[in-house]
Amino acid sequence: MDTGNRKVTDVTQRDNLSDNECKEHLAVLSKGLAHPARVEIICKLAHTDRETRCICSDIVKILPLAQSSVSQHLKILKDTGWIQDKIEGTSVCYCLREDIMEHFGTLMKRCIQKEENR
Amino acid sequence: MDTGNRKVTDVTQRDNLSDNECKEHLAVLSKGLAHPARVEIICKLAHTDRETRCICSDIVKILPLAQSSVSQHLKILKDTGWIQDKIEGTSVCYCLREDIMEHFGTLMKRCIQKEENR
DNA sequence: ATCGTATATCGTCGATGGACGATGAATTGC
DNA sequence: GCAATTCATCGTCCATCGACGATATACGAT
Repeated sequence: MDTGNRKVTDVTQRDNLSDNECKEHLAVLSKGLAHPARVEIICKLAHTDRETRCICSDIVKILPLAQSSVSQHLKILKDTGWIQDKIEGTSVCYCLREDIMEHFGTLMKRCIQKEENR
Repeated sequence: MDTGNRKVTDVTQRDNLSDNECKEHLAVLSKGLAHPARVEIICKLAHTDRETRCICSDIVKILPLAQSSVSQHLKILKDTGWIQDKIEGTSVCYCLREDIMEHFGTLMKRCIQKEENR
């Protein structure tokens, strides 16, 4: 049982994961969502299309947290594979990783979906 | 932002949640899944139909953890709304809460589903 | 009553999470 | 060059997690 803090950015959305990799990865993605502030951030990004820039300071505005705290949450979301960033001048533009929602759903299904016929 | 450790057992699967309640609840459920051992437990329970008893010691067997540690993980899963238990003689029988998977999916959709038309 | 089995809880310990303010680093504009 | 802006990182502090062994509790069997 790997309890460590592995970064899975390099694994996210890769196909052909073993059952154990799926479970580990699902745990990591869940950890990313395991704080209301991070849910809020993901929600915000999900409702921002890619043409509309969503920069860090926009996110700071909608959360009752210090800028450094928000930056930490963004780092966790990046490390757990939820988001990616792009530097634009003096700002950093965040967005959801492509297909991450579908990927999460797939992992849920593969790991946990009920199988009535057992 | 409520950072506390609220138990949501009483809220799980209730309808008519506000947006904020949804986000909080999604965070709590995600926290429940945020450990490989707990994903493993949920997986096991998902693959056990309700007629087949799944008692605590069955779960202890499939995890490389001490009995007390497993018991703690089960408590977390219960507190976060994933599972319920039933005492049967000297054993405790665990199973997924009814429709919890669908509930989780619904929360994900309500909180996070991409809306391309914004 | 006593014993054995199954499970939860307690106490401890080290690691991690999450908050903040302060500081550092990169870029823009003057 | 210098100031302002934007963001990340550092250091600190306290709370929580996650592991374990030890112990408590509840029950069934003898």
